[in-house]
Amino acid sequence: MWSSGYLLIAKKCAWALGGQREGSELNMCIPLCFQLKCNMLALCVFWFLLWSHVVGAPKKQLEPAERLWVQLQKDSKETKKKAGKTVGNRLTKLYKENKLPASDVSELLQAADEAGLEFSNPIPKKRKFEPGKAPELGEAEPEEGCRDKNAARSLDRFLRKNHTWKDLYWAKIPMKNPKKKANDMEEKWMPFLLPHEWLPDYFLQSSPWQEGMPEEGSFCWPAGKFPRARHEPGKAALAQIRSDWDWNCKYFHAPQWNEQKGMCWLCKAKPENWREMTTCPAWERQEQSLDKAEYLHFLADREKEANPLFILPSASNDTMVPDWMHVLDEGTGALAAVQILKELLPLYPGAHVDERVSQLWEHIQILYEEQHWPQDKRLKKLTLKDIVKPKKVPELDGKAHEVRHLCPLLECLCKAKGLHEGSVHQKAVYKVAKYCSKMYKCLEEGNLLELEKAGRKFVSQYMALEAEATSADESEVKLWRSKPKFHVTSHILDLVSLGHNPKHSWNYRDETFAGCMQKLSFRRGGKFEPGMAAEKLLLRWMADIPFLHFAAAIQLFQEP
DNA sequence: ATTATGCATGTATCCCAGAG
DNA sequence: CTCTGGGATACATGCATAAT
Repeated sequence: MWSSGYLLIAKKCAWALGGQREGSELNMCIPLCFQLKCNMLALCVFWFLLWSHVVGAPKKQLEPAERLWVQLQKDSKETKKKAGKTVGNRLTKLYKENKLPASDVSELLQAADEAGLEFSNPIPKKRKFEPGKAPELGEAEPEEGCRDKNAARSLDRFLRKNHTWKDLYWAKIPMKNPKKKANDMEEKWMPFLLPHEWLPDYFLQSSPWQEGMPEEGSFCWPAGKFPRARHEPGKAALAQIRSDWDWNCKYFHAPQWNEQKGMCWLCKAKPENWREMTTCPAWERQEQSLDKAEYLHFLADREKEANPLFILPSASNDTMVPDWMHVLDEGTGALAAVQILKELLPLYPGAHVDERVSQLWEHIQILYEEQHWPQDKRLKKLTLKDIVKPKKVPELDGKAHEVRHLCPLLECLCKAKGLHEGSVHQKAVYKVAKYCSKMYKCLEEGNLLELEKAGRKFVSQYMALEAEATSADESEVKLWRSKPKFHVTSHILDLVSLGHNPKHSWNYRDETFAGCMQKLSFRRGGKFEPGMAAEKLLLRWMADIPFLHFAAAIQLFQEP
């Protein structure tokens, strides 16, 4: 009934696919080579004509510069070939990223092909329809019959063929159809990338996903039997669920930051006393911490149900580890950074605020240059809107990892403007910057001892500034106001003091991940089957990110 | 103002015939 | 036998327009 069933059979029979694959590639190669030769020939003829015209005419003496120009043009044949490949790859990538419908991509690829660009083209060469060209039927509808009705299929076949991953594994999964009112479950075929088949290789690769992955060493295969066949039922351990505070509220019914009965899932802090619970020594917080029974009671008190995962003996509220990115980079770190920048702003020359902002931005750029900061770690822009928001706490509008790499520069910025020998308030601001910078530097170096020290000072210094700002001027409460995330920062530092490196549980990937998957799974038509949608998404992703068979290669190298 | 409908466009999948 | 490409049909979705 479901065509996915047929796919399962086809996919299972890897031997049935092997033979034709080479043949089919050959099929694609032959017309390509033929065309390549034709193009080369045409180019040679063209250049011969040009050359004979310029050089063969003795009357006109060539200037050396012109000679050079002619030579450069000759070289550009290679350049053109390369450019053609780039264009072809880029166009195919547009399809892989699901940015254009298949028919548009097909049209573009064919146009590129006609323009003489050489690349491995997923669209067949011979064709009936001509994009953009009106058939002789009539001028009234020039687009009539111009589109390739099978473009989606051609590109789909291309996706299936052109990836280096193992074939997808299909299994029947009971699912609920949201469109049907009845609550009965249907079994649907769903595709999978089996973790044991690709994770070992994946963790041997470096660059593209490094930023989002746990630190090396924190991931390992649980002891036990490694699956030998695709279908062997394996045992797995759920090691980590990644979430932000919002998720914790939604799925684990963690309290929100302003709940009267308690605003922290790790201890008994309440809105009226969380400030004391933040600056106090670690052992005091420890005394007030919630154990699992107390947390379950706390849930019942707030008339919430415990997540079924809490049945597991090891799952409890203290396994919900707060992560560095959400708490520091997108919370306290960014907050401190932007307020320090705001304090610095009046110290820059310039008649107008905008001018001073651009001066400050220049200064940051210089620091980036001095320290040879990689481009992708730098803040992309800094405008007045980022720093000053009328009647609002300013917010730094940057990516989390940009904030992470801006914070270590704060001390330099403050020192350059002489905050460390200014007024009492300025000195206090300098201290926040100093400890913030130090904290981030220690984090990068993995120096946990110093990280905890600097972190504690950062938190207490910030809170002290808040107290000062509140007592000094009622209207200025907006600045240096602390947020409940400082409390969570303290909890992170408690974990650091116990030897937990924040890098092991941080969570840089999930912010962009959901958006990426949404874009990849956008569908433009066709019969809807959950398995089909999932397969399309996986295929696009697999074609876009090449799979490198490191583990197999290493084994081959070691065995003989 | 909201909802139903037609139309255009796009995808999924089947069938078929030809090539190797 | 499998792959390939043409064609047909069913299904999805967005948009403009008509109906309520």
